[in-house]
Amino acid sequence: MRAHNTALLLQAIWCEQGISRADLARRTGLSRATVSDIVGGFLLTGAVGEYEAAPSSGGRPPIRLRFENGWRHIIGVELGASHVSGVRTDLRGRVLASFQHPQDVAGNPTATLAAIDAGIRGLLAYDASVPVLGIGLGVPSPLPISSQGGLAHHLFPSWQGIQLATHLKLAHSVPVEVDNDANLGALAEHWWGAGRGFADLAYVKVATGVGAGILIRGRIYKGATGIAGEIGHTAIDPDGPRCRCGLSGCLEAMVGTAALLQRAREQLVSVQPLPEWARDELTVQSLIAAAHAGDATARLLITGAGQALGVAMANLLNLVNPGRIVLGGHLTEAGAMLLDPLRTALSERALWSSVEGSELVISPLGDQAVALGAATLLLQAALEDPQRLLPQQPRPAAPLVPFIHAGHPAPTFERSI
Amino acid sequence: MRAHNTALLLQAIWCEQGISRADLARRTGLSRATVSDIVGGFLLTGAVGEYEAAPSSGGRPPIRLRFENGWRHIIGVELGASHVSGVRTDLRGRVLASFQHPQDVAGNPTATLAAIDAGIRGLLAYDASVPVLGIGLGVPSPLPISSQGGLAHHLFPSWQGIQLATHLKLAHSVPVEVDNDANLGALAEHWWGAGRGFADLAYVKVATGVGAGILIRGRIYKGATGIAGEIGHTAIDPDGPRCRCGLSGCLEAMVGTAALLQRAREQLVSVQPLPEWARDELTVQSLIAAAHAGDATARLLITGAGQALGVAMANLLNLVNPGRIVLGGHLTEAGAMLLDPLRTALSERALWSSVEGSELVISPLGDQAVALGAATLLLQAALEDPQRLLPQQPRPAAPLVPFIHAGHPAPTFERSI
DNA sequence: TTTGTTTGTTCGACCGCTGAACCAACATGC
DNA sequence: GCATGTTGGTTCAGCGGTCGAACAAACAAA
Repeated sequence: MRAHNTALLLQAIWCEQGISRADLARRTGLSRATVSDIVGGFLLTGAVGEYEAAPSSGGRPPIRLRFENGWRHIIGVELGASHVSGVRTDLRGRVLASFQHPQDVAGNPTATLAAIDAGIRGLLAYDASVPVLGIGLGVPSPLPISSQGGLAHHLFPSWQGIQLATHLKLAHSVPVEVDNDANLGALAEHWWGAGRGFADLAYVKVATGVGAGILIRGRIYKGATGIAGEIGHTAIDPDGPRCRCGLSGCLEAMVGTAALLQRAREQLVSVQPLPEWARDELTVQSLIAAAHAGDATARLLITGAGQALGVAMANLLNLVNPGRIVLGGHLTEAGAMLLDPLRTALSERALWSSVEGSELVISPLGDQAVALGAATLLLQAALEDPQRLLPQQPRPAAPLVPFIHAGHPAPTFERSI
Repeated sequence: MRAHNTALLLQAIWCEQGISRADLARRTGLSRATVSDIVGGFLLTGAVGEYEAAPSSGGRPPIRLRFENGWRHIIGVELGASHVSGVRTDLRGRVLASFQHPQDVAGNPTATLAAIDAGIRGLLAYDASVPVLGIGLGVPSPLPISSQGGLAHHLFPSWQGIQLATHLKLAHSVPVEVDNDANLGALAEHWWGAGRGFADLAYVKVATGVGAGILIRGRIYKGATGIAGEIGHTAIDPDGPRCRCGLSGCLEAMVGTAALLQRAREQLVSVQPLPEWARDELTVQSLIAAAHAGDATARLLITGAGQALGVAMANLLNLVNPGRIVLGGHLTEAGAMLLDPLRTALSERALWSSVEGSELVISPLGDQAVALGAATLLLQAALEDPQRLLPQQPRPAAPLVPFIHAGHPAPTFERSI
């Protein structure tokens, strides 16, 4: 009960910067006495401070309480297909420091781990005076419950047996949380980006892999076995190219980075002379630049990708009905060239009431979304369980024994407290 | 706090028929004193009774507590496309009485309402000595939040302006809950059928309409605008027949009852002589019977439907990753003839890890699933908020004012208490 | 200066849970 | 039959936590 009210007040202070005790009491339904008591604890720890008084509305001026955003920091790390990056943020998702490092992730686990550790050490050293709440990590792989936190075998064969979370926890002595990159993108957009205010939302990341992160009631939804949101393997064209997952005509095999560049190369074979943009190594960025410059081949590839994405997202809209879909990944830099055919395909394939109730926007967080979401994982946990944030008193071990349904195999009740 | 513990104990007693106070204390983590106190209240109301003592395990024999399943009853009503039906159940989902009545629902709202009211009156009269908790109603229409509980205009134009819930509440003076039929099917399967033990599950109903009900963490998931689970409008064949929703090649336009029978008629035009089963009015049942009897045309239609369903369900698996998919509606009576091509399509179109982690089963509840789920809606509410179940003491009005995010547009926190 | 309003704190009261003690009802061993 | 041990349920004092009321603080308005 005390724990619950403590979390409630901390969240309220976090949300409403500069709220007074009296307003807190009104908003939470608690009495002013209780609010004063609990807030007093916050002031002692330093997590919350007192502003100057706000203007009076006819009586004693209220003392504005301030969540101390810089009281703790958080580290978020993104493991990409070809890079590792990381950020150090304050408790309001503001990036204070960051690193980015190209890296052959799938091929060289040892070097990758070294790069991550070096990056984290750098972020830790950035400001040793502020403790770090923990490290969040986003990985470009589904994380089935059965895999115990390891990367998927078929995508990262050489990573077999490596326990990322355990490694980071031991190496840096702070709490560590790991999740899928698209899930973290969704979380980041919900807290800091285009998803604010939408409890049910989806984030679709189009990069080397194509995946969706689904937020339901403001929380990452993982599904029964932990792999929900695998939009990348929606069947778009049964006669399409073979996908690395073993199926054919998957969305990822048509709009993923590798597939897109492969298609570009195939199309360019018959083009003579080879356009200038295609003489260097092909990248999604160069493809987009060429399309913006008017190159017909590049344009067609991107509008085609938009169409394919639209077909897959129509299913997402119909089935999950998110309040908003946020689109991330480098391909989104194509802008309207991608979005227009996408929206057309959407409106042709999804129920109008679903399309109407939803919005499709491009991620404002860009390529920091995943790392930011990784950090947010720890912020969310800390605000829901202030014990994580406030100075550690030894918690009484919860004596709760989980239900065992000996009799009627009963439905699931959510058990709070 | 007291309310929470009361609900916790009531749920535990409901789940574990015949549990003792001491076991309750161990299972819930509460003290035996508190358990005795709260259980005492249950005994006074009559919601819980005491069995004979159970065999001793060396000490004083425990008194087994029994949830009184027959203490209150619930009424669940299904509004179908061409019928209305209803059940009266006890608090363990056992059907005590039922009615079924053919009815042109879309065409004649007045007669339909009269039929529902008559059916409910019959169920109420079945046993006047046991109070009814309330009435649940399942409707064959999505219920967008914007529609305020009314049926969809484009499916039920003549129902415009009719407030079903309000009507039932006024007519029968009990609490009323309304939800989509597929959602209720999912709920029923979770509590009483093939979905027991699966917190994340989907129920797909193939009838006049085709819809999915999605349960997430044991609760009906409605999406941002209330229409999640619209699997019926997955695009299967862009060149396919036009659907009543305005799109083309929807699943519903290929495997819905009307579409299936229409296709049967088209195929039969070229068959001479007309097979015996096709001479009377076509129904899904007669089609299935013919297929089982070996008729090639009927067989092909059903396997085709299975394939189409498989394609759509592959998306469901990949995106939502339910622990189990339960299949309902009359078409399921085709059994393996439907399931085999469905499973084949699934394995060709869905990620293996998704298929592997999930099971596809046919609804054991059959055509009572929706009405049963409607009743379950009230049972679930009562077990989560025992105030609904126990004799009504005037509840103190909750003084909680909802958060208004005046400052930072913050993420959503779930607020319990 | 007076009056009224709003904020924040203090304090007694009360609600609800807990642990320990106690009684009740059995099994076991002699 | 009796003593002992064990387990179940109840009673009761104690305590953590919240609340309402009273009060002081700090302002605006008249």
